[in-house]
Amino acid sequence: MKAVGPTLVARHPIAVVAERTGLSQDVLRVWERRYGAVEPARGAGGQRRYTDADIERLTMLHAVTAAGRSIGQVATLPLETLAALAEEDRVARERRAFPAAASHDADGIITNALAFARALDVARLEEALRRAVALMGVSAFLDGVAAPLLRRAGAEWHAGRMSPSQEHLLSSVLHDIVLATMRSFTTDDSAQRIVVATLAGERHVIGAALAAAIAAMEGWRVIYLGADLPAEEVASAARSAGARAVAVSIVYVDDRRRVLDELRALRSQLPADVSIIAGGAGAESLAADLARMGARTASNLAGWLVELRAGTGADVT
Amino acid sequence: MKAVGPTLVARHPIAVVAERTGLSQDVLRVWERRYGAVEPARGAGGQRRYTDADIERLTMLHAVTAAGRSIGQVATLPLETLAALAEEDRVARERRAFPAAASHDADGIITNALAFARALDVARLEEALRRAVALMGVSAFLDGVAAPLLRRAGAEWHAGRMSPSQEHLLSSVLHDIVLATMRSFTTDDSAQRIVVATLAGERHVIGAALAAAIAAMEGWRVIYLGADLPAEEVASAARSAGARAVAVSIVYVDDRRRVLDELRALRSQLPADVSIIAGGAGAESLAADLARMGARTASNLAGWLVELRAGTGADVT
DNA sequence: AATATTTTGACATTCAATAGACAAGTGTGC
DNA sequence: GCACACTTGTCTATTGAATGTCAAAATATT
Repeated sequence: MKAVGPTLVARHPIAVVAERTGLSQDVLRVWERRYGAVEPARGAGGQRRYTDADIERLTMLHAVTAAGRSIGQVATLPLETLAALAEEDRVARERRAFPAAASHDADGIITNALAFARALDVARLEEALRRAVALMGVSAFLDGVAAPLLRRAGAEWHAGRMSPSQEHLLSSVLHDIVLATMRSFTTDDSAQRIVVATLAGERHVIGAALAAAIAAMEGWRVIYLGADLPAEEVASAARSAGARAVAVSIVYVDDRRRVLDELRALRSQLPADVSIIAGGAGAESLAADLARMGARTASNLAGWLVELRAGTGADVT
Repeated sequence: MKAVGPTLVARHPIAVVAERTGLSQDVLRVWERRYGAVEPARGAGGQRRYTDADIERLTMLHAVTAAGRSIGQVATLPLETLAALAEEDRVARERRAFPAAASHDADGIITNALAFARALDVARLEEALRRAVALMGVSAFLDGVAAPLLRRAGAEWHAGRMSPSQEHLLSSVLHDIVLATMRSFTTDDSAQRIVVATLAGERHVIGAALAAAIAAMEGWRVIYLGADLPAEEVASAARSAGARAVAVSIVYVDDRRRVLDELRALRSQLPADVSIIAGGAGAESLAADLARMGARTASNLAGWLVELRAGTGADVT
């Protein structure tokens, strides 16, 4: 197996640190001299000896300064703050990169999809949705079409303007498309793994599929198990896959205690370093209990994204 | 069990070790004398006799010193620590070669694609680009990645920082992906048709592929013929397909007259209500002549989009 | 005899540290 | 709007340490 991990006493010379951080040796020295960004130990002849923590810190500093912040402002900030800033800048950059999401007509697509579903026209429904994915890109589709479409369909069904069969058809087609999209993201074996499923008693699978697609898009290797699985099954899959996290979607909570028992069973059968992330409408109502047992919750797709990125710590490779 | 195997008592003279490790004999001796890196046994006359373990150790030392660590610091570390360091440095170097490995913004994707192309790593190049298409959507990809990427590659090649083979690899992979994307847009038979090709003498096909993909995205039914076709061929294809328009990409104009002759031939063999749209760098330089013969020009992808929409008259479906 | 290897010391080169200078950029006060 | 100071990355010169290479003489191996 792996060694003990980052040897705490590992002492890296400046050349290695420059290579790893992408900062020039001059910058490393001047950041230390002028701003006290790090304080490496010294070797016998006075050479700097950096620790792994120093490297991590410097990498963060590189990230936030590259994003436009001045080194003088951030040099002495604690590591967590730096990580938060880096994340903030990253999403800002991403937002700037895709301002086009609005240019496509998400509302029109949703309206059309509902109409096709009402007509039980599978072929056209499927084609319209596939086309939308290709046109808009996955993230915009999931965010701007899939999620609202499901909400709309639910509302329509609730109001009696849509039959169960029409609503099921829509979910099932959407599910297939989302999963197919997810599978099209091939990731190499070194990627971190995540298991996505719903626990016993929960048959609404579509939320899990959306979550799986987003995780795949974020570079995770997703093991998608589908719906209605006992906690033991999920835990065993996670263990044998070497997963870093398990995501469960909770939509409908009929019996609060039963659901919580399932979750507790899952927690107890997973290694401590595997995190549990719960999402879906039902998860919100259980948020307090979930937090108490050390599970994280995501109340929507954006929150899910945040949890995904946060959960990996700094050691994403 | 086994008889000889890798003789545990293997005794290699210094010349062999120098050959196998890539270290000079002087270095072998001085590492031993000054840093105690290894302590080979001695033969009757005092010559060093290295074991296989010594060789392995020296190879590791060679690796980590090459990565920037000083021999004095690592010489006496245990073998497993050395292996861990070597591995760390290796992944760090890998990382550095492809800085934006999981990046979601267009710039990062472009940088990465260029790096993959330089490394002639087809698999990763293809995966990165496919992922980008799925992530961003077709139009954002064509506009924000494909076109700038081609420009960058051309510039790099021009500056001698990229070999023809690397540039060709990139074009060819990009071409495949763009075409596959185009084909994934199914259109019904009632859609208007457009023929896309390059004329005889023009072998740069990638511009035509981009144009074809955009047309498909716009709802056209595209008949994509590829590169280097005589005007008669293109015209006959357009006639038999009932195309409303013919798009030709012109990149390189070696003989101005020949190119214009081809275009004139195409014009004369097409029905009057079929428009010709020319795009690409070469088309710009011929813009005046093209206008004179009634062909329209598009100087970039945005312009091409405008022409596509304008050209159909009012009956766009 | 020809070729290898060892030991030792000297030497050259590379690497890293320090301090300071400098240019380009960035804001800031008037 | 403009001069001014400040910020920041880079560059230089110098020093000392670390490291690789070389030469010479002696000994061993083939």
